[in-house]
Amino acid sequence: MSSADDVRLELLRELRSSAQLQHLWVMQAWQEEPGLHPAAGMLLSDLAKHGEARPSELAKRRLVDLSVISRQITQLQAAGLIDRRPAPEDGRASLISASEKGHAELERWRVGYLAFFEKALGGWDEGRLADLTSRLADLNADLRATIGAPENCTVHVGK
Amino acid sequence: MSSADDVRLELLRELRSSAQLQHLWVMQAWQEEPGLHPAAGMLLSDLAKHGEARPSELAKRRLVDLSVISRQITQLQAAGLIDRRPAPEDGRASLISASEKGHAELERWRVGYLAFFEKALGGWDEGRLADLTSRLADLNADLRATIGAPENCTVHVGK
DNA sequence: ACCGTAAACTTGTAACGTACAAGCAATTGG
DNA sequence: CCAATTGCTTGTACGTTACAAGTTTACGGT
Repeated sequence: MSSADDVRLELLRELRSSAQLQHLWVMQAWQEEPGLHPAAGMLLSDLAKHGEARPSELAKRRLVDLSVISRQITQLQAAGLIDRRPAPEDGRASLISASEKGHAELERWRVGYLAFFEKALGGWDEGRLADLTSRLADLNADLRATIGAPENCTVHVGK
Repeated sequence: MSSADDVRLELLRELRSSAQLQHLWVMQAWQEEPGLHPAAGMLLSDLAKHGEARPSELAKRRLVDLSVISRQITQLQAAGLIDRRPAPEDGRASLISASEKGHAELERWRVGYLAFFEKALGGWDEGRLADLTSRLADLNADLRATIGAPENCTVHVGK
Protein backbone atom coordinates (compact mmCIF):
# COMPACT_ATOMS: atom_id res chain seq x y z
CA MET A 1 0.00 0.00 0.00
CA SER A 2 3.05 2.22 0.19
CA SER A 3 3.70 4.65 -2.61
CA ALA A 4 6.47 2.38 -3.85
CA ASP A 5 3.82 -0.15 -4.68
CA ASP A 6 1.98 2.39 -6.71
CA VAL A 7 5.07 3.09 -8.74
CA ARG A 8 5.17 -0.56 -9.67
CA LEU A 9 1.52 -0.74 -10.56
CA GLU A 10 1.87 2.43 -12.51
CA LEU A 11 4.61 0.88 -14.55
CA LEU A 12 2.44 -2.12 -15.17
CA ARG A 13 -0.35 0.12 -16.30
CA GLU A 14 1.85 2.00 -18.70
CA LEU A 15 3.24 -1.20 -20.08
CA ARG A 16 -0.23 -2.39 -20.74
CA SER A 17 -1.17 0.84 -22.44
CA SER A 18 2.01 0.73 -24.39
CA ALA A 19 1.27 -2.72 -25.69
CA GLN A 20 -2.24 -1.75 -26.66
CA LEU A 21 -1.14 1.45 -28.34
CA GLN A 22 1.62 -0.29 -30.14
CA HIS A 23 -0.85 -2.72 -31.60
CA LEU A 24 -3.18 0.01 -32.76
CA TRP A 25 -0.30 2.01 -34.06
CA VAL A 26 1.14 -0.79 -36.10
CA MET A 27 -2.19 -1.80 -37.53
CA GLN A 28 -3.02 1.74 -38.43
CA ALA A 29 0.32 2.29 -40.08
CA TRP A 30 -0.22 -0.90 -41.98
CA GLN A 31 -3.57 -0.01 -43.42
CA GLU A 32 -2.47 3.49 -44.35
CA GLU A 33 0.40 2.02 -46.29
CA PRO A 34 -0.64 -1.53 -47.04
CA GLY A 35 2.38 -3.59 -47.74
CA LEU A 36 4.38 -6.01 -45.74
CA HIS A 37 2.42 -7.42 -42.82
CA PRO A 38 3.73 -6.03 -39.53
CA ALA A 39 4.75 -9.43 -38.24
CA ALA A 40 6.56 -10.15 -41.47
CA GLY A 41 8.25 -6.79 -41.32
CA MET A 42 9.49 -7.38 -37.83
CA LEU A 43 10.77 -10.80 -38.71
CA LEU A 44 12.58 -9.53 -41.76
CA SER A 45 13.97 -6.67 -39.78
CA ASP A 46 15.22 -9.14 -37.23
CA LEU A 47 16.88 -11.16 -39.94
CA ALA A 48 18.46 -8.07 -41.41
CA LYS A 49 19.83 -7.09 -38.04
CA HIS A 50 21.11 -10.40 -36.78
CA GLY A 51 21.76 -12.14 -40.05
CA GLU A 52 21.10 -15.71 -40.98
CA ALA A 53 19.42 -17.67 -38.24
CA ARG A 54 17.62 -20.89 -37.54
CA PRO A 55 13.89 -20.97 -36.92
CA SER A 56 14.37 -21.90 -33.29
CA GLU A 57 16.63 -18.91 -32.71
CA LEU A 58 14.04 -16.66 -34.27
CA ALA A 59 11.37 -18.09 -32.06
CA LYS A 60 13.43 -17.34 -28.99
CA ARG A 61 14.20 -13.83 -30.08
CA ARG A 62 10.65 -13.02 -31.01
CA LEU A 63 9.37 -14.76 -27.91
CA VAL A 64 6.81 -16.82 -29.68
CA ASP A 65 6.28 -20.49 -30.19
CA LEU A 66 8.32 -22.20 -32.84
CA SER A 67 5.17 -23.12 -34.70
CA VAL A 68 4.37 -19.48 -35.21
CA ILE A 69 7.75 -18.80 -36.72
CA SER A 70 7.47 -21.88 -38.84
CA ARG A 71 4.31 -20.62 -40.48
CA GLN A 72 5.62 -17.13 -40.92
CA ILE A 73 8.64 -18.55 -42.63
CA THR A 74 6.42 -20.56 -44.93
CA GLN A 75 4.60 -17.43 -45.98
CA LEU A 76 7.67 -15.29 -46.38
CA GLN A 77 9.28 -17.98 -48.45
CA ALA A 78 6.22 -18.25 -50.66
CA ALA A 79 6.47 -14.52 -51.17
CA GLY A 80 10.13 -14.87 -52.03
CA LEU A 81 11.24 -12.57 -49.26
CA ILE A 82 13.57 -14.96 -47.54
CA ASP A 83 16.16 -17.48 -48.55
CA ARG A 84 16.37 -20.79 -46.88
CA ARG A 85 19.10 -23.34 -46.99
CA PRO A 86 19.72 -26.52 -45.07
CA ALA A 87 21.96 -26.05 -42.10
CA PRO A 88 25.40 -27.30 -43.04
CA GLU A 89 25.91 -29.42 -39.97
CA ASP A 90 22.38 -30.45 -39.16
CA GLY A 91 19.98 -31.70 -41.77
CA ARG A 92 16.96 -31.16 -39.56
CA ALA A 93 17.51 -27.44 -39.29
CA SER A 94 17.59 -24.72 -41.87
CA LEU A 95 19.13 -21.31 -42.07
CA ILE A 96 16.92 -18.38 -42.86
CA SER A 97 18.00 -15.08 -44.26
CA ALA A 98 16.37 -12.12 -45.93
CA SER A 99 16.50 -12.41 -49.69
CA GLU A 100 17.34 -9.64 -52.09
CA LYS A 101 13.67 -8.99 -52.57
CA GLY A 102 13.16 -9.22 -48.85
CA HIS A 103 15.66 -6.47 -48.18
CA ALA A 104 14.01 -4.27 -50.76
CA GLU A 105 10.58 -4.88 -49.33
CA LEU A 106 11.88 -4.30 -45.84
CA GLU A 107 13.30 -0.99 -46.89
CA ARG A 108 9.95 0.13 -48.26
CA TRP A 109 8.27 -1.03 -45.08
CA ARG A 110 10.77 0.83 -42.98
CA VAL A 111 10.31 4.07 -44.86
CA GLY A 112 6.55 3.95 -44.50
CA TYR A 113 6.94 3.00 -40.93
CA LEU A 114 9.32 5.78 -40.06
CA ALA A 115 7.03 8.30 -41.68
CA PHE A 116 4.32 7.20 -39.35
CA PHE A 117 6.77 7.29 -36.50
CA GLU A 118 7.67 10.84 -37.36
CA LYS A 119 4.05 11.87 -37.25
CA ALA A 120 3.64 10.58 -33.73
CA LEU A 121 7.03 11.23 -32.24
CA GLY A 122 8.45 13.93 -34.40
CA GLY A 123 9.00 16.09 -31.36
CA TRP A 124 11.32 13.61 -29.71
CA ASP A 125 14.98 14.19 -30.15
CA GLU A 126 17.22 11.27 -30.73
CA GLY A 127 18.68 11.22 -27.26
CA ARG A 128 15.29 10.97 -25.65
CA LEU A 129 14.39 8.09 -27.89
CA ALA A 130 17.66 6.32 -27.27
CA ASP A 131 17.27 6.80 -23.57
CA LEU A 132 13.82 5.29 -23.41
CA THR A 133 14.92 2.50 -25.66
CA SER A 134 17.83 1.55 -23.48
CA ARG A 135 15.75 1.65 -20.33
CA LEU A 136 13.18 -0.55 -21.94
CA ALA A 137 15.93 -2.87 -23.04
CA ASP A 138 17.12 -3.11 -19.44
CA LEU A 139 13.63 -3.88 -18.27
CA ASN A 140 13.19 -6.46 -20.95
CA ALA A 141 16.49 -8.08 -20.10
CA ASP A 142 15.51 -8.46 -16.47
CA LEU A 143 12.09 -9.77 -17.30
CA ARG A 144 13.54 -12.17 -19.79
CA ALA A 145 15.96 -13.44 -17.20
CA THR A 146 13.26 -14.02 -14.62
CA ILE A 147 10.53 -15.27 -16.87
CA GLY A 148 12.13 -17.00 -19.77
CA ALA A 149 14.28 -18.94 -17.40
CA PRO A 150 17.48 -20.43 -18.80
CA GLU A 151 16.67 -21.36 -22.35
CA ASN A 152 13.30 -21.70 -24.01
CA CYS A 153 11.60 -18.37 -24.03
CA THR A 154 8.13 -19.66 -24.50
CA VAL A 155 6.93 -19.99 -20.99
CA HIS A 156 4.58 -22.86 -21.06
CA VAL A 157 1.57 -21.35 -19.60
CA GLY A 158 -0.56 -24.42 -19.62
CA LYS A 159 -3.42 -23.07 -21.63
CA MET B 1 19.36 4.22 -43.31
CA SER B 2 20.91 6.77 -41.00
CA SER B 3 21.60 5.75 -37.45
CA ALA B 4 18.67 7.85 -36.31
CA ASP B 5 16.41 5.46 -38.13
CA ASP B 6 17.91 2.58 -36.30
CA VAL B 7 17.17 4.21 -33.00
CA ARG B 8 13.54 4.30 -33.97
CA LEU B 9 13.44 0.74 -35.13
CA GLU B 10 15.24 -0.28 -32.02
CA LEU B 11 12.56 1.32 -29.93
CA LEU B 12 9.95 -0.48 -31.93
CA ARG B 13 11.74 -3.73 -31.36
CA GLU B 14 11.96 -3.17 -27.63
CA LEU B 15 8.33 -2.22 -27.47
CA ARG B 16 7.44 -5.40 -29.20
CA SER B 17 9.58 -7.43 -26.84
CA SER B 18 8.14 -5.59 -23.94
CA ALA B 19 4.61 -6.42 -24.96
CA GLN B 20 5.45 -10.05 -25.43
CA LEU B 21 7.33 -10.29 -22.15
CA GLN B 22 4.58 -8.54 -20.33
CA HIS B 23 2.10 -11.08 -21.58
CA LEU B 24 4.25 -14.00 -20.52
CA TRP B 25 4.99 -12.35 -17.24
CA VAL B 26 1.39 -11.73 -16.36
CA MET B 27 0.28 -15.17 -17.36
CA GLN B 28 3.05 -16.77 -15.40
CA ALA B 29 2.31 -14.71 -12.33
CA TRP B 30 -1.30 -15.68 -12.69
CA GLN B 31 -0.76 -19.39 -12.77
CA GLU B 32 1.71 -19.30 -9.90
CA GLU B 33 -0.85 -17.56 -7.80
CA PRO B 34 -4.16 -18.36 -9.42
CA GLY B 35 -6.70 -15.80 -8.43
CA LEU B 36 -8.15 -12.82 -10.14
CA HIS B 37 -7.75 -12.97 -13.89
CA PRO B 38 -5.17 -10.46 -15.09
CA ALA B 39 -7.67 -8.55 -17.18
CA ALA B 40 -10.06 -8.41 -14.28
CA GLY B 41 -7.30 -7.26 -11.99
CA MET B 42 -6.33 -4.45 -14.28
CA LEU B 43 -9.90 -3.35 -14.67
CA LEU B 44 -10.48 -3.37 -10.93
CA SER B 45 -7.24 -1.56 -10.40
CA ASP B 46 -8.36 1.03 -12.88
CA LEU B 47 -11.63 1.43 -11.05
CA ALA B 48 -9.86 1.74 -7.74
CA LYS B 49 -7.60 4.41 -9.14
CA HIS B 50 -10.06 6.53 -11.04
CA GLY B 51 -13.21 5.76 -9.14
CA GLU B 52 -16.67 5.17 -10.47
CA ALA B 53 -16.86 5.25 -14.23
CA ARG B 54 -19.09 4.40 -17.12
CA PRO B 55 -18.36 1.46 -19.37
CA SER B 56 -17.53 3.70 -22.29
CA GLU B 57 -14.97 5.57 -20.23
CA LEU B 58 -13.39 2.33 -19.22
CA ALA B 59 -13.24 1.21 -22.82
CA LYS B 60 -11.41 4.38 -23.77
CA ARG B 61 -8.98 4.12 -20.93
CA ARG B 62 -8.20 0.49 -21.52
CA LEU B 63 -8.10 1.06 -25.26
CA VAL B 64 -10.39 -1.76 -26.12
CA ASP B 65 -13.77 -2.01 -27.73
CA LEU B 66 -16.78 -1.31 -25.60
CA SER B 67 -18.02 -4.83 -26.15
CA VAL B 68 -14.96 -6.20 -24.42
CA ILE B 69 -15.55 -4.07 -21.37
CA SER B 70 -19.20 -4.97 -21.38
CA ARG B 71 -18.43 -8.65 -21.08
CA GLN B 72 -15.77 -8.12 -18.47
CA ILE B 73 -18.22 -6.15 -16.43
CA THR B 74 -20.75 -8.93 -16.72
CA GLN B 75 -18.27 -11.39 -15.32
CA LEU B 76 -17.02 -9.16 -12.56
CA GLN B 77 -20.55 -8.42 -11.54
CA ALA B 78 -21.41 -12.10 -11.46
CA ALA B 79 -18.43 -12.57 -9.17
CA GLY B 80 -19.65 -9.74 -7.01
CA LEU B 81 -16.48 -7.74 -7.44
CA ILE B 82 -18.08 -4.60 -8.77
CA ASP B 83 -21.09 -2.51 -7.99
CA ARG B 84 -23.23 -1.13 -10.71
CA ARG B 85 -25.88 1.50 -10.57
CA PRO B 86 -27.82 3.33 -13.24
CA ALA B 87 -26.30 6.65 -14.19
CA PRO B 88 -28.31 9.36 -12.46
CA GLU B 89 -28.75 11.51 -15.52
CA ASP B 90 -28.79 8.93 -18.26
CA GLY B 91 -30.80 5.76 -18.08
CA ARG B 92 -28.84 4.15 -20.88
CA ALA B 93 -25.58 4.27 -19.04
CA SER B 94 -24.46 2.79 -15.78
CA LEU B 95 -21.80 3.60 -13.26
CA ILE B 96 -19.30 0.95 -12.31
CA SER B 97 -17.24 0.84 -9.17
CA ALA B 98 -15.23 -1.72 -7.28
CA SER B 99 -17.27 -3.37 -4.56
CA GLU B 100 -16.09 -4.11 -1.06
CA LYS B 101 -15.25 -7.61 -2.12
CA GLY B 102 -13.63 -6.26 -5.25
CA HIS B 103 -11.27 -4.10 -3.26
CA ALA B 104 -10.34 -7.02 -1.07
CA GLU B 105 -9.72 -9.26 -4.03
CA LEU B 106 -7.74 -6.55 -5.73
CA GLU B 107 -5.56 -6.20 -2.70
CA ARG B 108 -4.77 -9.90 -2.73
CA TRP B 109 -4.03 -9.73 -6.42
CA ARG B 110 -1.77 -6.79 -5.90
CA VAL B 111 0.23 -8.50 -3.21
CA GLY B 112 0.81 -11.57 -5.30
CA TYR B 113 1.62 -9.42 -8.22
CA LEU B 114 4.13 -7.30 -6.42
CA ALA B 115 5.87 -10.37 -5.10
CA PHE B 116 6.37 -11.49 -8.64
CA PHE B 117 7.48 -8.01 -9.55
CA GLU B 118 10.04 -8.10 -6.79
CA LYS B 119 11.47 -11.31 -8.10
CA ALA B 120 12.06 -9.86 -11.54
CA LEU B 121 12.88 -6.25 -10.76
CA GLY B 122 14.02 -6.38 -7.18
CA GLY B 123 17.26 -4.74 -8.16
CA TRP B 124 15.61 -1.61 -9.47
CA ASP B 125 15.40 1.29 -7.13
CA GLU B 126 12.30 3.34 -7.04
CA GLY B 127 13.71 6.26 -8.94
CA ARG B 128 14.68 4.10 -11.86
CA LEU B 129 11.23 2.60 -12.00
CA ALA B 130 9.56 5.97 -11.75
CA ASP B 131 11.78 7.31 -14.46
CA LEU B 132 11.00 4.58 -16.91
CA THR B 133 7.35 4.82 -16.06
CA SER B 134 7.16 8.51 -16.76
CA ARG B 135 9.02 8.17 -20.02
CA LEU B 136 6.68 5.44 -21.10
CA ALA B 137 3.78 7.61 -20.09
CA ASP B 138 5.10 10.37 -22.31
CA LEU B 139 5.45 8.00 -25.18
CA ASN B 140 1.98 6.66 -24.64
CA ALA B 141 0.53 10.13 -24.48
CA ASP B 142 2.05 11.06 -27.81
CA LEU B 143 0.97 7.85 -29.43
CA ARG B 144 -2.50 8.22 -28.05
CA ALA B 145 -2.71 11.72 -29.42
CA THR B 146 -1.62 10.67 -32.87
CA ILE B 147 -3.42 7.40 -33.08
CA GLY B 148 -6.50 7.66 -30.98
CA ALA B 149 -7.42 10.78 -32.85
CA PRO B 150 -10.00 13.04 -31.24
CA GLU B 151 -12.29 10.79 -29.33
CA ASN B 152 -12.89 7.09 -29.66
CA CYS B 153 -9.73 5.26 -28.93
CA THR B 154 -10.61 2.15 -30.81
CA VAL B 155 -9.02 2.78 -34.13
CA HIS B 156 -11.22 1.01 -36.56
CA VAL B 157 -8.78 -1.13 -38.26
CA GLY B 158 -11.12 -2.79 -40.67
CA LYS B 159 -10.33 -6.32 -39.76
C1' DA C 1 -46.79 15.66 -27.26
C1' DC C 2 -44.82 12.91 -30.91
C1' DC C 3 -41.69 10.90 -34.00
C1' DG C 4 -37.18 10.30 -36.04
C1' DT C 5 -32.40 10.27 -35.07
C1' DA C 6 -28.62 9.54 -32.25
C1' DA C 7 -26.28 7.62 -28.26
C1' DA C 8 -25.00 3.87 -24.60
C1' DC C 9 -24.78 -0.41 -24.01
C1' DT C 10 -25.54 -5.64 -24.99
C1' DT C 11 -25.17 -9.70 -27.59
C1' DG C 12 -23.86 -12.37 -31.77
C1' DT C 13 -20.21 -13.63 -34.76
C1' DA C 14 -15.83 -13.83 -37.10
C1' DA C 15 -10.96 -13.18 -37.50
C1' DC C 16 -6.34 -13.28 -35.76
C1' DG C 17 -2.61 -14.63 -33.01
C1' DT C 18 -0.93 -17.81 -30.23
C1' DA C 19 0.08 -22.00 -27.66
C1' DC C 20 -0.08 -26.92 -27.13
C1' DA C 21 0.13 -31.65 -29.08
C1' DA C 22 1.15 -35.05 -32.33
C1' DG C 23 3.89 -36.36 -36.13
C1' DC C 24 8.14 -36.72 -39.10
C1' DA C 25 12.94 -36.55 -40.45
C1' DA C 26 17.61 -36.32 -38.96
C1' DT C 27 21.04 -36.72 -35.37
C1' DT C 28 23.28 -38.60 -31.45
C1' DG C 29 24.86 -42.05 -28.03
C1' DG C 30 25.31 -46.48 -26.37
C1' DC D 1 22.36 -50.44 -35.35
C1' DC D 2 18.59 -49.21 -32.55
C1' DA D 3 16.62 -46.15 -28.92
C1' DA D 4 16.20 -41.67 -27.40
C1' DT D 5 16.58 -36.88 -28.55
C1' DT D 6 16.38 -32.77 -31.30
C1' DG D 7 14.55 -29.48 -34.85
C1' DC D 8 10.94 -28.50 -37.28
C1' DT D 9 6.07 -28.97 -39.40
C1' DT D 10 1.23 -29.54 -39.23
C1' DG D 11 -3.23 -30.12 -36.77
C1' DT D 12 -6.22 -28.09 -33.54
C1' DA D 13 -8.22 -25.35 -29.90
C1' DC D 14 -8.43 -21.35 -27.16
C1' DG D 15 -8.40 -16.57 -25.81
C1' DT D 16 -8.71 -11.95 -27.13
C1' DT D 17 -10.43 -8.65 -29.80
C1' DA D 18 -13.04 -6.05 -33.23
C1' DC D 19 -17.06 -5.41 -36.02
C1' DA D 20 -22.11 -5.65 -36.76
C1' DA D 21 -26.76 -5.89 -35.41
C1' DG D 22 -30.16 -5.29 -31.87
C1' DT D 23 -32.30 -2.91 -27.70
C1' DT D 24 -33.30 0.60 -24.73
C1' DT D 25 -33.07 5.42 -23.46
C1' DA D 26 -32.29 10.29 -24.49
C1' DC D 27 -32.66 14.36 -27.37
C1' DG D 28 -34.52 17.84 -30.71
C1' DG D 29 -37.54 19.65 -33.97
C1' DT D 30 -42.10 20.38 -35.40
